[in-house]
Amino acid sequence: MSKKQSKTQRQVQKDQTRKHLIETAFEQFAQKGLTTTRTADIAKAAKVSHGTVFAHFSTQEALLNAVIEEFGARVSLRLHELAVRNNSLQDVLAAHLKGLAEFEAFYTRLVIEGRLLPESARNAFIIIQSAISFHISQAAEREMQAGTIDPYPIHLIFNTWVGLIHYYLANNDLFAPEGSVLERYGQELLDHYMRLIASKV
Amino acid sequence: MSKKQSKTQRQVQKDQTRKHLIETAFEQFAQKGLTTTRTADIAKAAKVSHGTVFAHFSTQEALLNAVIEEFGARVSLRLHELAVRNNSLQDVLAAHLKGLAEFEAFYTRLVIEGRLLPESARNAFIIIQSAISFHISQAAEREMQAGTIDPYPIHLIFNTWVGLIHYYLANNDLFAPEGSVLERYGQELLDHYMRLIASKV
DNA sequence: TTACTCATTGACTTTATACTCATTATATTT
DNA sequence: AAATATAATGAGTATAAAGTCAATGAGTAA
Repeated sequence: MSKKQSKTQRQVQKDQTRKHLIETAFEQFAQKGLTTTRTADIAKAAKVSHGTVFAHFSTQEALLNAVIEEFGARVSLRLHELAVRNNSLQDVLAAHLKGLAEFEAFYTRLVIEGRLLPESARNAFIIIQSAISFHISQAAEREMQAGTIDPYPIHLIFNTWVGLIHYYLANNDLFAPEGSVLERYGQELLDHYMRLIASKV
Repeated sequence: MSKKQSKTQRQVQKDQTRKHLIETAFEQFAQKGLTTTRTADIAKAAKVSHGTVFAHFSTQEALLNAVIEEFGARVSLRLHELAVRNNSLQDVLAAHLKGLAEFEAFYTRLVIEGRLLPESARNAFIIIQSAISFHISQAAEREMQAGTIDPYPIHLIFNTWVGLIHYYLANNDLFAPEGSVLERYGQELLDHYMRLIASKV
């Protein structure tokens, strides 16, 4: 019944290869795109045979799902670290930007290609968004209660903000042809948005 | 030297087929997606042979470009009709929504897949955006001068608005699983946005 | 030490789809 | 009316990329 029994060298090796494939795929996806990266590219970059990819993931889609879930776990953890306390909305949004900036390349690919991914992958992305939404909504409600920002429907508060950020990310080739959109425009977008929703009283 | 010489039956026929292909492709793209619609699908829907597609367009990409340009011409014309006069920003944005609504399915595909298209197609899309931007920016500047909306950098005025609209379009499966996002949310988004930028004085 | 298990390999198979081209039928020209 | 040009056809070709599987060899258990 027990699974205890310390891992054999083989199990360790297999787990390692799997992790290595996810990590390599993550980098390749960020670099070349989620739908355009070929399984053979990933195998090559990971320095394993093409067949090994399919020994670990039954299909390309399964690999993509594993990578997105891994990403979701990382980004959620990071956002939680950055935004647990009862911070101001401005602080939470700043944390949002900071958290995304750490994974900007991959996140941008998700924004650009999200709607073209298999449903399972898209669902994983939506769940990540929900986690983000939760933090932002909470902070926004506190401030509306306090009167420091005007009362708006929460979903519009969130969607306007995310729409703005995604628009810049999705057009990163125009806004920041080389380098990071969030580094270049993050602060400006945050200031602008805070000014928009600031209390008019 | 002259090209005058009234068109022969053959030329008429060829022009017709070409137009018919563009029209059919436009519908198919709107329905099935720009990158996922196959040339064979278009041929079938247009009730011509697969070969005919390539008799009129040297490559798939050339057909896509022709369709986007046709779309650009139509939407620009329509926006011009709707927004030429010195209207308020609210009127211009309403015209923007109305113009887009008439082509919502295709426009949404452009938003969703824009970054995955060949450069020439993406450029055509960017040019359309510029035409839109022009109208909106003009109206916004007038109102900022008049003091009816607060002074913001023009590009942020435009990008926040378009980001919001694109966010709803890009997630139309969540916001309006069946039917039109713009019909369902257009007015709400417009009101929300106008309230955000309204003069705080 | 020997028999067995299994992670890895890479050549091969399969599938999808853009694109070609010899042929056909019809319009145009002489 | 005969000769020619060309729009349309659709079976065929080329290519790319996912996925398969028998062979290999190193780790594990007896």
